[in-house]
Amino acid sequence: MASAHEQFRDLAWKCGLAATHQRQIIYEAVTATPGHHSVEAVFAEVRGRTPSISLATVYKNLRLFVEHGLLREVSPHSSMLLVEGNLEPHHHLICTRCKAVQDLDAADFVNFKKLARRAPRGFDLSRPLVEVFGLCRRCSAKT
Amino acid sequence: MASAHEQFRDLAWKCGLAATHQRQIIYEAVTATPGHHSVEAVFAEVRGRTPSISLATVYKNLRLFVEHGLLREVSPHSSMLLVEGNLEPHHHLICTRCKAVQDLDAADFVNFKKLARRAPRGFDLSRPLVEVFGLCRRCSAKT
DNA sequence: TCTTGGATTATAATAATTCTCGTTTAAGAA
DNA sequence: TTCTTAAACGAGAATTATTATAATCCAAGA
Repeated sequence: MASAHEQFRDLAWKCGLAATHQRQIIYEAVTATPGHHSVEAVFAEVRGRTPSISLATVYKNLRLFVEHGLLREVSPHSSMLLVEGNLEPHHHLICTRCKAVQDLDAADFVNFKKLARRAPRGFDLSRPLVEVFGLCRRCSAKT
Repeated sequence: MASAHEQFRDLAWKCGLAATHQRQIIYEAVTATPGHHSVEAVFAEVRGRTPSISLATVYKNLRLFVEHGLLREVSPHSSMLLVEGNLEPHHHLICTRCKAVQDLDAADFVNFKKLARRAPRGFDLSRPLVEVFGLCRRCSAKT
């Protein structure tokens, strides 16, 4: 069984990335525990092991790992405030790359009964908003 | 038939908000055209009618309108970068208020065939990510 | 070992958003 | 209508998250 260290070196090699010590511990900080990790949290954890590490390094490598598919980004949407006046129940289709948003008026692709069963008790889904992420044609063409 | 002006005064009154000129034109800038509006776009439009208006006023009132349900926010998620190491296909349940994220491991509430039919041609849904927004128990209790 | 291009660091810069506070205004009361 | 007052506005400063820059540093192949 390969060590975590060796596993990462292997992954990095497959992506053509140098397997530096910093990347190693950033990757491990995210994958060691399940759930969702903020940059601050990763930075705090990583600094415990390598106090000289820079926040910019954490940012850069998290983005790099996401680009190469080693990590996933939670909610890969535009970081700016967007509003809409359409209050009719409808949903959104968002391009992960260019962040363009399109409306999906028919919600028949979501089974809200099943969804409600999956949600934890007390979670209010009375006015649900569903957003689906993918790559728009233009961005998937570029690759 | 009430004018747009009167309609807004009525809406504002129902929410207990003062119907100021600035609010009027901000609201109209968003609702006059369908689709998704950035703060910059709203500001630019609104400044054409009332050059003295402040960007802070636009921000403040857009947030206010969203809080009161007069407008919807597109992607009401945490504005900070979050990553996860779990690469297994799974989805997210996000609290609109506190931005907490939970995993939804079973995707059986989404009919991907129907979804693909709804999406525009060429939109790449080969690795779909679905995020569902609502209010977690704690936040819906506070109201 | 040596070389070299990519990686890291500290710091500066940027961009989006929010806060502060003095001024103005909406809207109910007189 | 005028008065009163809490709320709203405007200008610019402040804050926060993130990215760019430029000088070292190091991983990895020759």
